[in-house]
Amino acid sequence: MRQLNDKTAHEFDHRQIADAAVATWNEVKNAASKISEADTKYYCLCMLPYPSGRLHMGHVRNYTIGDVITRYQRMNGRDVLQPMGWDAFGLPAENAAIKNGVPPAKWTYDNIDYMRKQLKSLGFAIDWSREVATCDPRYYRWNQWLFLRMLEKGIAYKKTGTVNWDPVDQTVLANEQVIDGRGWRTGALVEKREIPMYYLGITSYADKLLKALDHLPGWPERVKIMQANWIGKSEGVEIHFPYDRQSIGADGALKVFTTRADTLLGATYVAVAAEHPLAEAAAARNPQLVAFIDECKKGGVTEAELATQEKKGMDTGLFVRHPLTDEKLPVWIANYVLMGYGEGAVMAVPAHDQRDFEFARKHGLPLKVVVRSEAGDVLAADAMREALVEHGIIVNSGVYDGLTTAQAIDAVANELKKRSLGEKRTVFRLRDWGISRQRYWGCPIPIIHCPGCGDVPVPDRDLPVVLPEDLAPDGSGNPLVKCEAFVNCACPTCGKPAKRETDTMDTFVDSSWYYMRYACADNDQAMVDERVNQWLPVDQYIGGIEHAILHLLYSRFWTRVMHDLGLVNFEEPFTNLLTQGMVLNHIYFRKGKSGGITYFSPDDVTPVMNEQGQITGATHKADGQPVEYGGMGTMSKSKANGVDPQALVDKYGADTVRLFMMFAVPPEQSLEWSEAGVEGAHRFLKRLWKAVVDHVQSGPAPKLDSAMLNDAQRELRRQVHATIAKVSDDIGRRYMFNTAVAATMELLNAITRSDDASPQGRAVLQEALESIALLLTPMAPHTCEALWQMLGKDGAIVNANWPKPDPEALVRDTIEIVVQVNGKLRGRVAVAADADRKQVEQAALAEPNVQRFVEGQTIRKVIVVPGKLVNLVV
RNA sequence: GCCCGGAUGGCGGAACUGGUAGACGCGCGGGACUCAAAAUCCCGUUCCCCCUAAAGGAGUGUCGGUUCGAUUCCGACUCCGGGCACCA
Repeated sequence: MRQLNDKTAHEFDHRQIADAAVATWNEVKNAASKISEADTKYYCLCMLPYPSGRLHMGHVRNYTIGDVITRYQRMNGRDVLQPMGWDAFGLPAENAAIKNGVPPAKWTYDNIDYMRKQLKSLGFAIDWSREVATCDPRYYRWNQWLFLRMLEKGIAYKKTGTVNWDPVDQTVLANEQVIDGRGWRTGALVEKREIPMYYLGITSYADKLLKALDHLPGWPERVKIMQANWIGKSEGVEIHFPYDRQSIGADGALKVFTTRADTLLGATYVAVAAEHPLAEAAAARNPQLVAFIDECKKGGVTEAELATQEKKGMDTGLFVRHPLTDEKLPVWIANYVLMGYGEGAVMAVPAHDQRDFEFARKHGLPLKVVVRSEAGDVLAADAMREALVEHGIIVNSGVYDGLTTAQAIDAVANELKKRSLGEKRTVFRLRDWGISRQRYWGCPIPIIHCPGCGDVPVPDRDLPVVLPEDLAPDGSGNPLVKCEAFVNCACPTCGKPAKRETDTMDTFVDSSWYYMRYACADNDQAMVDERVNQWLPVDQYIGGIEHAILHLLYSRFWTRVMHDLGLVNFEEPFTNLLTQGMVLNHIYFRKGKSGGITYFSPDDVTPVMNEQGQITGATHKADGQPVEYGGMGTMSKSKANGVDPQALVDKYGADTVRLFMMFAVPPEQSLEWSEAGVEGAHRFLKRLWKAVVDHVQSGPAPKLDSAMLNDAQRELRRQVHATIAKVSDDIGRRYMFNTAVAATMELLNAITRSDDASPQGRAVLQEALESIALLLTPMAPHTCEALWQMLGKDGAIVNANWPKPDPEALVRDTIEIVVQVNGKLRGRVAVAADADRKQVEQAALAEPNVQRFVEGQTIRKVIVVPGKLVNLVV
């Protein structure tokens, strides 16, 4: 054990305390993870950071939560694995390269080195021997290897997909790089473009991924609801509208999917996406349609943009036939119909679908009412102000009249099936996972394009396909395309010259299985080995709520694929999930003339407020010119609103920063960043330090004899053990670290108030101080290590056993009961802890203030909540 | 636009299963110590009424409901945050 020097023993010097603690932990190897018996393993995992440059407060929050749980579980006897790694591929490294000309690899590795140092300075018990960086070929070769397995199984496949195209930079843009429909650097109007891409068939796992949510009791309800809605299972009917041969000039049928087949007789037109084959066929004969289709291709591809854009449409002049009535229905092109969803076509029922209603009114298309609400009359189509969307009774539909919505769906589906013009189908909102990225800084997709053999998978023996690390992107396209040493290769099948695929993988691939690799990071022969089945599934996963859907769903999918390939023996990767709320800060920005956006740090602007004290804008400190206010948002490098914790760590020490973070707010809530309160956390540690110094100055405390205690000593001891019970529950079950800290603060307040120098008084105090040190070790491990030593204890506190409350110490003789009259608080009475209902009732009625309110009234009812309150209803 | 959350004193938050609203901390006010300041310690601190206290009244984003009793449950709404498939 490293001893503190004399000066430190009196003053709270966070640097010396930290140095001594770290030396002690290195001696006892506190962070090392080893497997002993299977039932004591505990895998505590935090989402790995993107190495953006410096830690921000969101990281500190995330990793402190993980470390608190890790240290708590260790003190409870578990063999804990807490690893760390780097989500090291991605767009910011390319942006930094464009800005500074530094290759993404160097920028990334420098950031990792700096951030690793920062994490170490915060005192997290991380097993660094397992560190993984996803940009390391020893890691990403296994992305490539599994991708090839998925190709073999047909889970990975190639098809076209839509991307944002910047016509000026001649490059594909990420959704984040499209602002108000324009490229962020060029300001050019972005276009949609169809290109070939590789996809992973997550939709074939949709049902399993949905059903398994019911067997994840350790996941937050809100995350499970979001995932279920995202997967979006819906039962409906696929309906075929035969082509009208006269106008289309070909046989065939237009397929649509609908959940409201009961309204089929109300369909008055059909709408197809701009990219639909029927649209293209019609455009071949009509230049106006060509122009309209081009118009539809403007703008970005996000669902939010598509859902809020102005609804536009144009008649193709083509017709299809109604499958039941053979009526001619016009085919329209509509920009709200998406090629990527379902069949890229919808049947339109303006009377019973709000979007169709608005579209029909705008373009003068007819309405047919075919449903009435159960209580109401049949509405007149001309008088309708909005669509009647709810289920009801079918009307104006011949043989289906009088049926309910549910009955009519069945009847229509049966009839369509009889005519071979459709049938019931289950569809999912979930789409297959497109993983191709036209970017440099990512994992190369292991495919070779041969003029003779086509797309040839890279043989396993040639893995990894190594990404050259010395390229620097310039903003126009992927530099890999121009890197001949990378592109040119021999076809593995025929040996003739061929070209490598230059697309790289989505970075969500990297983060879909990194947590398995920690268990076997040293294995260079296989993706995973038996150690993965020993450590996994992860017992506790901790990360931001922003990952509730994509990352967590992809990881669940990837795990199932590996399970089905026989690589792992579990199907779900994360048993318990804690979704941390975001750390928010103000966002300030300026829009450039061409549409680009520049963000400014809140430190560099002076906010302008209105009379209500709300921020409406700001001026830049350097140039005095106005800056726009963008509200509160997640701390991130790209929005320039991250706060580097380093200054606080330097000033107050890691323990103060950790303690403050845990005390400020419960983990699931979002946190609007403010430094107010850091001083308070620091003051608390100093007060605790002083209490221990004062106590040990009078020499060792005598042995505690609980039979010898007076009332005050018994009461303090009761509070000590009540605090142990509360903190254990708050950390171990509730994950309410803020109230755990508050409870130790209350205990310290009680200790400071009691001034008992008697032998048993000092014995109680010794027990109290030892307990506080143990209870605070997960949050403030450095300080508690020193306190432990000062209190004369052997060994490292981080390896000590978590305290258990003594049931005898918790016993109370009397309790306070609250008395209400008509639900309003009118008094309190003390009763014996074992008093029965009648005694409690009598004590309540005897209370003078209660009598004032009861006098002259009849008591109609008496409600007694044992141990809590009495309510007299008069 | 759609899906998921949230809103409690001057501020961060507590109240765990429908039972004392405001624990704990910050800030602020007053006092002690000091030549003085910092640090530290003590007292007070939801609002209204009131010299003060006791007692009382109001009060958990807004409006309405269920209940002996609602921050907690139900309905409608407002604002804020997260996600929307190429930010990670």
